[in-house]
This record gives sequence, C-alpha cells and structure tokens, in this order.
Amino acid sequence: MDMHRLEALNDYSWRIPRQGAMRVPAVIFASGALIEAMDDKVCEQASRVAALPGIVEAVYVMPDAHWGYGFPIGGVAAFDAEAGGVVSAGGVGFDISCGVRMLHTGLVADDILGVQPALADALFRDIPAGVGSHGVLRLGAKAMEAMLRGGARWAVEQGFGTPEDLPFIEEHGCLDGADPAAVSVQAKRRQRDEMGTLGSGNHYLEVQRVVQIFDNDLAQAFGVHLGDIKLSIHCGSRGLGHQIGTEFLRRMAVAAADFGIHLADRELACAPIAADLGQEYLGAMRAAGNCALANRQIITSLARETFARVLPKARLSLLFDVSHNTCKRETHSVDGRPRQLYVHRKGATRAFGPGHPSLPPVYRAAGQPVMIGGTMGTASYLLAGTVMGMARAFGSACHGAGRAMSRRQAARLWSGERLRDELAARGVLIRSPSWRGVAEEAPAAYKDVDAVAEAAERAGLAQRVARLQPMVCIKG
DNA sequence: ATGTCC
Repeated sequence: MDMHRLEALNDYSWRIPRQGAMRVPAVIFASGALIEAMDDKVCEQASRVAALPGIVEAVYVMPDAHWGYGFPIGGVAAFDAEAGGVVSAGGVGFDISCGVRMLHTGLVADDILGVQPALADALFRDIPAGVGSHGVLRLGAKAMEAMLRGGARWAVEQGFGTPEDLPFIEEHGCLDGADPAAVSVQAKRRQRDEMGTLGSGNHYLEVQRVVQIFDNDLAQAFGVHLGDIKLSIHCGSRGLGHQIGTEFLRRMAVAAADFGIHLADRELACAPIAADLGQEYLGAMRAAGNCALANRQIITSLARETFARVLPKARLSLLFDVSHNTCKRETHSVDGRPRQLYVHRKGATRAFGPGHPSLPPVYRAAGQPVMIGGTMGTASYLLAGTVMGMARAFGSACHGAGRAMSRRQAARLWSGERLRDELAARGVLIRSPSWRGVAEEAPAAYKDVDAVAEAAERAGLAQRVARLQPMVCIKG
C-alpha cells in the first residue's frame, strides 16, 4: 500500500481524505503490518465507491480486505434512498448472502479423535461439494417460489431441521421483501438441483475445536467452552445468486447513463434505490438471500444425519448464522440522528452490538455472534459485536482471513495432495473433490487470520470470544 | 463466487 494517501487516525484506523470526485472519505481498519501489505487497488476501489450518489458518512474497509469486482471484498458502504442513494450488484458480490453458520455439537475433542477419519469420509460422502454439484432434491416451479420467499423457514417446513433453529438465524431465517418474480427463469433453472450443496472456492464445512477463549462472559453467553467441538458451514446462494449478480450487473451498467450516474468503473454498476431497477434488484437479491439461508439449513440437516450415524450422542444446535455478502435496510445513527440506510456489506459481516432488538434474547446483552472463517490450516474466530462497532462501521466486522494472493498464483505454488498430507500430519483431515481447489485455498495464500481478528478487535469493530482450530474440513 | 467463456 502506498501510505502517502493515508492519514493515520490511530494505530488501527487509516483515512483516505475526501478528494476529487469522492463525496465522503474512506476509512480502512487494519494494523500497520496489514495495511502495508494491502493491495493499492483496495484504496482505489474504496475511493471510487466513495464517489457514488447518496453515499453516507464514509466507505469502511475491513482488516481482511482485498480487491474485488468493483467494490473491495471487505467493504462496507451505506446509502440513503432519499438522497439519491444507489444499490449496486457489485457492492453485494456474486455469491449473494454467502455466509457462515456455526453449530454446537455437544461433543469435546476426545469424542472426535477416535473416529476422525470416519467422520471426514462420512461428511464428504453426505454433503455434496464442488462446482456443479447436485443435491438431494429437485425443485419444481412452485417449490422454487416457496423457497425463494421462505428461506430457512421453508427448509424447516420441508423437514430440514427444526423451528428451534430459526431464532439463531439472521432475520429468523427469512428475509422480507424477497421477490421471486424478479429472479430470472435462467437463475431458477441453475438452482433447480443445487439446494443443499456447498459449492466450491472458499466454501467449506468444518469440524472445529475451541482452542482459546478470550472473554469468559461472552463465551458463556454463546455457550462456548475450551475443548468444545463446533461445526461451521460456509456457503451461499450457488448458481442462482451468481446468475442474478451477472444479469443485474449488466442491466445496471446499461441503465447508469439513463439515471445520470457516471461510472468511473463499469464494475461499479448501480441503480437508484428508488428506481424500478433498484427495487427489482433488491427483490431478487433478497430471494437469493433466502436461497442461501435455505441452503445452509439443508446442509445442517444433512450434517445432523451424518453425526447421528457416526457419533450418535452429538446434538447439533445453532449458535448463529449470518451472511457477509448483502445489502440490508437498517437504521443507524448518523451525526446523532437515526437514518434509514441501505448498507452494502461485501465480504463483511453484520456485527450488531449489545441491546440491538434484532438479536435473539439470549445474546442481547452480549452482542451479535460474528464468525471469521479462517483457512483450512489455520484458525477461525468467534467474536461479538460491540456498541463501539455500531458507531464505527454501521455495525460491521471482517468475514475471514482475506486472500493475500490470487488463486492462479496459489495453484502454481502448492500441490493440493501435498497440502492434504501435511495437514493430516497436523491432525487436520481435508476431503475435497478438487485438489487444485485445495491448492488455491492454501493457508499461506491468505493473510494471517490471527492478525486480522486482533485488528478487528483493536479497531473497535468486534470483540474476540474464541479461537477455533479445524479438525475435519470438507472443501468445495 | 461461478454449468471457473454465450
């Protein structure tokens, strides 16, 4: 990173002052080491997002950020519809409502050690993973519409999981305002056979062990103890979300001139929230969100069946499920007054602080659980949203370790099979349909997740609760 | 991320 453009606000916050076409400044949250290593393109992309119509307060960039399509991954940008604010397909990302769900298992590490290979093999057999993988059900037109409206609530009605799961999912598992009619026939067709599948890339299902507790009270509130086994699922809306992203990106790019929006970069394609196209995208995006929530709910149900066979005493219950590729309508305090905003979080997790009415009552005093998905060889983190974070970045935190090099470069440097063997020797069992995919996901192709989680805490975005180490990883 | 290029 060229540090000349940045003003240090403190050790963990760096401002790009408003200049040129920027309507607001941008603020990057990172340690000195993380920001020095960060790509200059993050800075350029954040500055261009800051020039979009109706943007409020500032563009915020998380410590795990890297450059993405239009908006940086790890970017947060909020818009006011009444001030000409826009919604951007590239500001949400292609994998709409990609997110992480963490479950308790009721097990401790000793329960797993004897059956670890059998558990890995069984999960790999039972959870469809990889590009183009198909699931256990095929949705007809009516079922598709019900799924896109109902999300995880629909999945529960179909027998995947129980109603007790729903309070621990963002929006109780069902996003309001989903519009299946705004989802193209093509997008629905792509999704017909893909419910209950992990997908590829950085998606995974992991059995993880809690190896460190940072805050006893918060850990207690979340039901997390040293030595616990947790299950984490990271995936999104598969072919449907991707198709919606592709189609609306094109439509928004074509329509921008009609809206009088100058695009410094075609990838910033957007539409006014108040315009029909903006509303149509939001309806389709929320439908894709429900698809992702239903997908994670079905995968949870598959995992429960697997655990019931391999480890019958396991009891899988939800800790929390939250997306990190979204645009949500939320109320935030701006200059001391509440405003309704459309908050884009692309590779950034919602991290609401204590007392927020949307949180399940058992977590309301602690704040929202925030999951940072690490790499298959390092750690993942559980954090809690803070009051300070609500004021710093519209209640947002980072979502992962963040890539440090391209997939192509990683695939050149590592062999998937060798990584599998090295990790197995360290007690981490990888199963995947694609060893090239595993090489692309090499732990060393990512930033240091410990540094990212620490930076998130020091920047005041969220508070660390627990560190988890993978034991079994099903990689897409 | 993605039927990894309609």
